[in-house]
Order: sequence, then C-alpha cells, then structure tokens
Amino acid sequence: MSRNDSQPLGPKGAVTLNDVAALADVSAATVSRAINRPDLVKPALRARIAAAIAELGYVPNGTARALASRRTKALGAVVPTFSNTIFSETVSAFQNRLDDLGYAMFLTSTEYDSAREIRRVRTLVERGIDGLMLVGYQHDVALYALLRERRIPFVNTWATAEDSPYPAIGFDGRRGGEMVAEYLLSLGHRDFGIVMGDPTKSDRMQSRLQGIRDALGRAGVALRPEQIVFTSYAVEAVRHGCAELFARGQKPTAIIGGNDILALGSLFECQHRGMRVPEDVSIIGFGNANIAANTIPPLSTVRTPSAEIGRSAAEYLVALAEGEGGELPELSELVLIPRGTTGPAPGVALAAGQAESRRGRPRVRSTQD
Amino acid sequence: MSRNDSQPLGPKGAVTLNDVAALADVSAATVSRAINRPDLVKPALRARIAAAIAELGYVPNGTARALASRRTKALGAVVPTFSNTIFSETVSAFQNRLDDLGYAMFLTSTEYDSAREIRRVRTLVERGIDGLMLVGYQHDVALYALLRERRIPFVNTWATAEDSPYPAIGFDGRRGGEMVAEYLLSLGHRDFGIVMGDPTKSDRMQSRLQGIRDALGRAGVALRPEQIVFTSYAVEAVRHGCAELFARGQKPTAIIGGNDILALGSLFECQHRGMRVPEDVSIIGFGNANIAANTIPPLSTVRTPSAEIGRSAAEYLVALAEGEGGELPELSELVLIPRGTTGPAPGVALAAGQAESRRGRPRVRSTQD
DNA sequence: TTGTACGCGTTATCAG
DNA sequence: CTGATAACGCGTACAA
Repeated sequence: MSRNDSQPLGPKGAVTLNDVAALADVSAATVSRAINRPDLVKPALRARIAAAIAELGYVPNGTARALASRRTKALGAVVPTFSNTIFSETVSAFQNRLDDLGYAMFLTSTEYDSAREIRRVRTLVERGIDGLMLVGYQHDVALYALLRERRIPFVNTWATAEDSPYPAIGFDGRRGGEMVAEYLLSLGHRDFGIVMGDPTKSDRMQSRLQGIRDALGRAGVALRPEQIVFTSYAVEAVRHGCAELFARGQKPTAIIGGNDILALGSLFECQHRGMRVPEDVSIIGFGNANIAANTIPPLSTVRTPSAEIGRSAAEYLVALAEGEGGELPELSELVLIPRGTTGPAPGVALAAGQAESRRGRPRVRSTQD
Repeated sequence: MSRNDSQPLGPKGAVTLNDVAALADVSAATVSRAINRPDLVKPALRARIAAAIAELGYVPNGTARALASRRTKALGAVVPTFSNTIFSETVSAFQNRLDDLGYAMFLTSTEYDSAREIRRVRTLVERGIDGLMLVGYQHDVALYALLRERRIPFVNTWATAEDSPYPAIGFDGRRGGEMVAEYLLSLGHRDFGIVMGDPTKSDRMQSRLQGIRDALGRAGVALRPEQIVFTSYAVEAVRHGCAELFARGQKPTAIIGGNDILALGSLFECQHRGMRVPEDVSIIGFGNANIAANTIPPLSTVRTPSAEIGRSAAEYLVALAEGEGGELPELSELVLIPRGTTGPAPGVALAAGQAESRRGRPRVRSTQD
C-alpha cells in the first residue's frame, strides 16, 4: 500500500486523490471539493491540500472523474476532410475555445463518406463526449437517432436554421451562391461555367449551387448541365474538371468555383491554357481561404465567418453540456470580396460604380456590343 | 431499478452491461468477455448475448472501460498549427490509422508556443492518453519529464534519431536543406536569399537552415545574415519577409523557402515585383504541399513522407500502448522534385543532365560567363 | 466455459 | 465546512 514517497512518483501507479488526502490529513472528499468547488473549503485546508498536491505532483484522473461525474468534458468534431484548408479555421477556433473552457476535442474526418461518418460518430459516442460539432446538416438518420437516444448535444455548422430542423451555426449558403452570381451578372457576364464539389456529398455545395441557379434564373439566364462540372477537391482533379468544361465546348466568360480550392484550380487551368484572367475569363471562389488574397491575380471570393463558426459552436455546446440552455449566436454576414480575378465580361464596358482598383493590371475596355 | 424496456432506451440512463446480462440471462462478466475475448465464450451464449446487445442497442461505456482496464485507447497529437496545410497530411494519416486500430485521437495545437504546448499536453495527460505524437524534438524538459513520470509512450515526428535521444519518426531535415542547396548550386546559383520560419520555435527550420549552410559552406559560398529573413507562415507575412530581402539590397538569383508556404509567398512577391521566375530568380520550397505542383510555374520542392510519418507514428504508439515493443519504421527518402520555379542562374548555361522539361516555358540560355 | 467479487479513482449524497 | 459511504460501469483474478 505505502508508496514510494520520492518526488517523481513511486515505481508504479500514479498519485491518487487518496494519497493527497493522506498527506494533507483530510478526507478524499475534501480534496475533491478543494479542487472542484474551492469556495466550499476553508482556506487553511485549501492551502494544505494545495501543498500536498504540489508535493506529490498529483494529476487528477480524468477517466475516473468522468465516470463519477458522468461528464467527460470532451467534445467531438467531425469534419469532411483535413486535406484542404477549408475547415481548418473552424476546427482551430473550436479547439482553442474549448481549451479555454476546459474541454478537449476529439477530431475525426469522414472523407465525405456518410457510412464512415456514422461509424466514427459511434466511436465518439462510445468513447464518451458531452457534445458534437457536425459540418453541414445532411447526415444519416441513424446518426441523428443515435445522438438523440444518447442525449448528446450537437450542432450543425456551415448551415443555418432554415436548412434543417436542428440547431445550426453558420451562414446561408444559398445566399452566398446568389451573391456570387449577382456580382458576375452585374459585370455583364451571361455565359457561366460552374466548378462544383459533389452536391450529393456536400449540402454546402448543394446550397451554393441552388443560390447560383436562383440568381441566374431571376436574370433570365438558364444554366444547362453542360455548364456544370463536379469534381473532388484535389487541385489536379479540379483542373481536369475545369478542362472538361472547355472540352465540352463551353466558352464561359466567368467561372464560379464552389469554394476557393475549386476556383484556384480553375484559375490555374485557365492560365495554363493561356487565357488571361480576368480579361478573357473571370473567376470567383467562395470562402476566402488564406491563399485567395495572394494568388496572381488575387482571387475574388466571398468571406465566410469560418472561425466564428468554430468559436460559437464551442460555446454553444459547452453551454448545453453544462446544463445551461445554449443560445445560437449571430454571426458576421457573408461579404463579397472583389479582387483581381473578376472583371467585366469581354465586350462590356465597366460600369462606373464597379471600378475597383485592380493593382494596375491592364483591363479590357471595349465598347458596348 | 427496472428500466423502461422500449427499444430506444429508457427515459434516463443508458443501457449497461448488466442490462444486457440480465436479458441474455448470463453474468456481466460473460458479456464483457463476449465483447472483448469472444473466443472464450461458447458460441451459443455469444449469439444470445449478441442478440441482447442488438435488442437493447447497448453501447459500451468507454469511460468505465478505461477506468477498469487502465487504458483509454486514445492517443494525443500535438501539432504547431492547423492553419497551414503542412501537418494536415500527417494528422490525417495518423487519425485514419488510429481509427483502423480502434483508437481515437485528441488533437491540439501549440501555435508555436512552448508554454502553451506544455499546458495542452498536461491537459491531455489528465484526460488520459495511451500515447502521444509530438512534432519535432525540441520540447520543454518539463514536458519530457511529465511523459516519463506518467510512463506515457510518445514519439517525436518530423525528426530522426540523430536529432534527439528520444524515439523519432521522420526524416533528416539537415539533409533536406543540403539537397536544396546542392541542387541550386548545380544550377550555377551563388547568390541566395533564404526565407525561413523562426528557428527558435521550429527545430525543423533550424535543421534545414543548417543543412543549407553546410552545403553552401562546402561549396565555398558564405551565407551572410542579410541574406536570411525569418517570418511567420501567413502568406502576407511571408511576402513582406521576402520583400525585406530586396529592401536590404540583396540580389539573389535563387530563393530558398523553409517550406512550401514560405516558397509560395516568395514566389508571389517576386512575381508581384515583375520578376520572372525562374528566368530572373529561382525559387524552391520544401514539403511538396498539394498546391506546389499547381502554382504557375509549378513549384520546385522536396517531397517529404508526411503521411507515412502519421501512419507510422500511429502504429508505433499503438504497439507500445498494447505492450508490444514498437519498432521505429523506415520511411521513404526525401526526394527533390524539380519543377518550373528553378532554372539555371542568369548567365549560366543549362548543363546537359539537368535539362528537365519545363512545360515549354521559355528559358534563358546564355553563354557561360 | 462461466460466475463471483473486488477494484479502478472520482464525484455525490448525506450525516454530522 | 468536513467526513463516511455509496455509486459510476466495466475488467479481471479467482473460484467453480
């Protein structure tokens, strides 16, 4: 029983609450309180206990704590992928906020595979999580059922309340699609090429595409299937996707990427083909990834509150986990950021109001056709 | 006591091992065995238990399991940052391998701050992890002490055994620096600009810089302080760093980026200044990030076994966690990938052996000076 | 092959 | 304000 009292732990087994209690000559219960509810313990004792903790180098056992308290103080986060930079801001903000709140993060990815997603969520649930952050709102019904049964708070992100009956923190993706389309329409574009991710695997892509359709439709511009390609998010694949657009004989004056990666790949492909951007073709993305401002020319895009989403999700879930009724926050609005990859459609004069500076790059200014 | 037997769980509290045992009319111990060591249970019973589990929708309680078995089946991973793509391949591979092995991942980041790192590792240790993946080998002694005291298996990654006395999985960063420098020397370059991350916060940067120094020194090319800038990894910051190089009056014919982000920022900055790459200045990175192959021109770089590192670290740590003596694996070698951003130094003819194709981009071919 | 009984390290409920 | 004592849900010697 008696352990080696040398500073750096005994030969085996860690220092426990009881060891601390013994050294401080109090009961284990009091040590526990001194740690969790210090206000309930007389200062003198508290000090003695603190000393004992320090002397023994006691580290609480989170597992035992979780078993007894029935709360793990860990949240899960499930994102489609780590391999592009899209969700890293959200995850990073989520993690940082959790850390401040005393929670830890189990992070896992689905690779855009819903079977995989439910498996991984199940693992998280077994493991014990007090809440779960999901990306998007389209998830297996079994997933939602599991969460409901186990009474695990969760939140859909990168989506809004309009998208689903579940709590959501994000933005209106459809509106995002509209913004992009309306902007290009205002520049005189009528011939579009759309480079999207698989909408059956990403409700974000679905919403944005819908928004684009809506805006174009209102302007009397139809969108034919040949004008849309779907691709994965590997830059090579995106380039092939964009190339496919041209192979189909499309001659878009503007290409809309479903996100900045898709736009970036399209930009590369166009430039590789010797097209001038934005003189020959305009390109716009979505998300304002950190490279976007630094491509050549800089990529026009829409800024999304990615970090806010992560931070808010953390706060919301922790509030629920602690029994307080979490409130869904207001986030920053989407804002379109016109940069160097978009310009007036060839043959269309630039309207006065849209004469943003473009770093002195030459611009086509022909007469109205 | 008696719970509601309706399919989707009773009103409160989850289904436990005892519930399953009761329904299957066996002892809890047998159910436990049926789950963990099925071979020890007679098939008939096993089937009955399986049926009971299915009927009740039993999900094991990982917390209780961890407390009893003294193993959490969770590993920690600590990376410097999520915000650039550098470590995502490693983390992704680590996570995926862990998932296959039945382990979960606690992921956290340090933002290149060692105080933060030790705090976060301490949190992970409290929480209970069976092993820990660290990036690099330079860590607070208190961190190593903590890990040793708690007997937590760990591994340094992106480093080799030569770098530290601790187990390491990665590559020789110094050799990487040498490769890059030797390659540029072979192209006739003698005037270099180096764009690095803070070597006091990243042993990777330190090693690579040392390798560059070594190779240059052997070739009789000195490296003066004015030729080196240190910057953070935000593209904007990198561009400023690169600009600083020119502001100091440097006229490098080749710029070496400490990683692909640093090279990318430098590429943008040079192009922004109207310099032709590689005709006026060559640029090379390190890491072969996924954008590298797709910049214009494509970025020359060195391929690192990033995913292998993550996968191997997972296997190594799990082996240790399960009591098997983990063996440090052999990884793929570094390989230099010459692409479009590097060419012969201005005024130097391209040697025959190095006439790699460069996608038909015009090339300077002047006479030997 | 299966069951009994105890322990894992805390928290939480009640007395005192 | 503090101390017993009983959970928390499962793993695992040990016995049968």
